[in-house]
Amino acid sequence: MIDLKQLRENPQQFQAQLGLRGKYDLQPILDLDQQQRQLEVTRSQLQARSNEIGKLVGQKMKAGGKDDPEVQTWREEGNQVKAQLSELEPQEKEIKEQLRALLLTIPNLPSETTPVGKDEAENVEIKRWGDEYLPTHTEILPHWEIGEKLGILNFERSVKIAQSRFVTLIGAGAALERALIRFMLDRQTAAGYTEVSPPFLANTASLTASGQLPKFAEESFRCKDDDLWLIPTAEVAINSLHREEILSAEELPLRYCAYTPCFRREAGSYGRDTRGLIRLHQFDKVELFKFVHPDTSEQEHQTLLQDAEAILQALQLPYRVIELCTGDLGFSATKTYDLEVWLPSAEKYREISSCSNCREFQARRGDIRFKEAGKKGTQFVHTLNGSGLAVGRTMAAILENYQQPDGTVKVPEALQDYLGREVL
RNA sequence: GGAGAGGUGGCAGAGUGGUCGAAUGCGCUCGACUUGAAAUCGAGUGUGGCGAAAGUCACCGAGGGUUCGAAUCCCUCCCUCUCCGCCA
Repeated sequence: MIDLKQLRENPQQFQAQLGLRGKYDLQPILDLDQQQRQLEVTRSQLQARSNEIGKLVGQKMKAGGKDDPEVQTWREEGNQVKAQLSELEPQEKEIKEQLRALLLTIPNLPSETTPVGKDEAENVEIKRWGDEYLPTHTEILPHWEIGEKLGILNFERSVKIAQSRFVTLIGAGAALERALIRFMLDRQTAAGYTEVSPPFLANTASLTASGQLPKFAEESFRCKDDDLWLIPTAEVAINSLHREEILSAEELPLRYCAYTPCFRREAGSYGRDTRGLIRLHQFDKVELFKFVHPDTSEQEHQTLLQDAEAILQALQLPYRVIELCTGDLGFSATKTYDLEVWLPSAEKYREISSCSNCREFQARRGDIRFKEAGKKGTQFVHTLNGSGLAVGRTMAAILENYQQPDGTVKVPEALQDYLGREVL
């Protein structure tokens, strides 16, 4: 959530920065804010008088002046004040709710360093890695074909169990996934992240805090009877690990990694990536998440990116790093680097990790603050998240990049001990 | 699912209609004493809104009600804990 107080002070600047992302009108928010504050002044004056009357009556009663005519006068005034309040209070509440509802739909402001652009075509490539590991032969089957040939992926039968866009991993496929999860978690915990295994269902407040709700409700699976949603990413769960808490500055940064499945409805993506592991309703991911002091968040963003890259490097998978432009930024992010892995069958780089700094955006929505010893008041933490990595897409990349001319797939060296074999 | 108990400040725990944002203890901060520390003593110590400030308002799980006045009484909901049942 953007900072209402700052918006009030620099509306033009906010409007301009948001304009880099798309079309957003902040005027209704400013108007409601104005109204709300006017009502608040009047209301609190009335409440002050009401409190005063209460005290006066109390004093008189204690002094034994129960039947004092003054008491009767105060009671009448008290009733009048109450009548006025009962008109104002619902008005103010209504306006506050409208205001919050509007604020929740405004995305984060792009950072000062985010490249300006209108859509993904204007994202900026900042690095390529691993050209020497690009496959040299040209007869590479798409991962779903090789996977089905090897009997380790099954899409057809998954439709029986669930529907399309699900996969069942079989034999070495299932083992490969398990090996990847362990490998990633081992690496990330060694890099200083605390492993957590959170609930895979989260409530509305959690999805709202991370920015998933209210705008993207149609993207998540919902358990309607329970105010619970299947998490679309572990980010939702870990963000709420410290929701409504006041941390102490000394315990920052908090760095977490978590393996979870992720559930997405992929509404509106009909016809895109219909085959394979790229776009499923359920996929596994090892997520990195940090709660940090604002002073360190840029630096922590860089190291988060490196920690995600380290997995691709260890697996010797060619990738590139791009920085998203203002028009392609996710709702909660102020700055985002995507890692894209090479998929030879498509001759394309495909997103395998997205590393974002959300600054105070999620912390404000989730009321996650910290206190510095000796300093007055509290500040919002900065939150950062990134995949380290998406497991399904990593499997796809391995099945393609490690495919050999004889139709087998070599197991990346770093995984051989985890899997207990060298070839699939 | 059945029965019961309970939700108060960082924690523990009082408060059952009146000046209570809330006793007391612990913790924490500062100061005194001490060669240093412990112990002891003194002072301070929640969050948020509005306001330049003084200040003022709100918050005792959430929402509503009674009252001049609610942490305290009434209603609804949520959550936690204990026991029983069921179950991985």
